[in-house]
Amino acid sequence: MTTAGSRTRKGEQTKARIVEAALELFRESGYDDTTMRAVAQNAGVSLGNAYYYFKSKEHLLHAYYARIHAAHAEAAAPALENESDLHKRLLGVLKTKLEVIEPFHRFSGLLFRTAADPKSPLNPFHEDSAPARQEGTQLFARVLEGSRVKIPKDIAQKVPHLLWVYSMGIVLFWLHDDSKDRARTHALVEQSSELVVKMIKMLSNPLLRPLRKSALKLLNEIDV
Amino acid sequence: MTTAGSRTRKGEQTKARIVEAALELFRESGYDDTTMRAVAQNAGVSLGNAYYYFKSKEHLLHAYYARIHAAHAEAAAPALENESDLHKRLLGVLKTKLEVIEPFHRFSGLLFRTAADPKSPLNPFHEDSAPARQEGTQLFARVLEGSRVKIPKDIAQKVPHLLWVYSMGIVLFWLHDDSKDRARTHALVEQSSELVVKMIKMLSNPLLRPLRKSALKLLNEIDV
DNA sequence: GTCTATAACCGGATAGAC
DNA sequence: GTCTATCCGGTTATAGAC
Repeated sequence: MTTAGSRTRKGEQTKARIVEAALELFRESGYDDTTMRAVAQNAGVSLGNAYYYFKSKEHLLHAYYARIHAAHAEAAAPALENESDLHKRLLGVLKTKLEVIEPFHRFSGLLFRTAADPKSPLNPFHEDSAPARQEGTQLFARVLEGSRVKIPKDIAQKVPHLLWVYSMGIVLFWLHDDSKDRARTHALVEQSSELVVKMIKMLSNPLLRPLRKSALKLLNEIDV
Repeated sequence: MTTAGSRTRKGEQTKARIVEAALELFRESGYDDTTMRAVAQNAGVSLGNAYYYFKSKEHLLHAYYARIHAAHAEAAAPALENESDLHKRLLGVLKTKLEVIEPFHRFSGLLFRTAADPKSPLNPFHEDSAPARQEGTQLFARVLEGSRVKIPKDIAQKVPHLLWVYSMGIVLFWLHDDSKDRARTHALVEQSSELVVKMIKMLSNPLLRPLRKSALKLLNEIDV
């Protein structure tokens, strides 16, 4: 037990060293220009050893993802405390997201290029990304819970995940945004969040019931 | 002149041979499993020679892309003749799209990898794709025109482009869809198109005016 | 069973001779 | 325009150490 424990601990340390080395190199030179050999050397391990801990180079990017998410979760927390207005809550979360990811924009081409590849483990819809997806969804569940907006029962369960997908759309837009100070994305966030909140509040309106039912049927059929 | 002409002709022939070889191999084994060496051999040229004509493996895909585009424009036309129901028109266009792209599903990894890269000319939102984007938008403008649905003036101009973006979303979903016979995407198309048509028809409803105005403001601010 | 290293493979891409 | 030879880096096979 002690042996197994220390061994495991040692393994974790090695793994951590590799991640650190990778992140540093990514930050310095971007993804493409960072070789696995350099990562291994920087971490003081052999190339094969790096592959023992990480199935592929892309898997190292998950560490990156995880950091961004952790940083975001932390940065977003204040925006969720002592605030019950749904729009402000949502806006707070989205704005902090933009703040957190901004430093990575210059590498976005390299970093996120594969993110849309269905086979890439970086893809947020990929199986390997399930934890990240779930955490993101939970964050938006919190956004909703803290507000006092009522959502029809039939669709309530779907909304957090839909909000997460919406936020992924924002990020996609951001990737393409080269406007000064990312002005277009900020406009998108402000305007679209308002729109989204309006829609959520309308969800209970009887007039929209057929629309809601259609949407629900859609979501169920495509298994989202 | 004759010499230069024949030289050019020879070059074009070689280039064409390489493209044909590539497309055949892509069709057989998919993009990833097709090596440049195999393409070169299949075309009866050396590896280096293949690279003389195509800067990279990805560049070979442009040929493919062009084919898909032309095929859809042609295939969609019949669906728009003698039909005035908006839902049926929209559904027809989307279904033919799925039919046309189906054989290429195995390429999806690469297609989207490049298509999502903000810097890739294959990206549908990229500057270089303006013609394709415009054609797509026009196609959906025709879808609307041929129906007798009335759309509020303020937003009428935006709707065709929004429908095109919507269709890009469908394609994105399709890329990730590994269900049998692409059942999930077909469900998505059928359900979402119904939903979209419902929304379009509701656009004139006074209740939704504030929502419409918000949406309009959003579209103007992000310059879509 | 956990960990680490070395050597090799493979395929995209390039250099330079002809 | 075409080739051969080579580079380069992601990935894998495998042997052995703890």
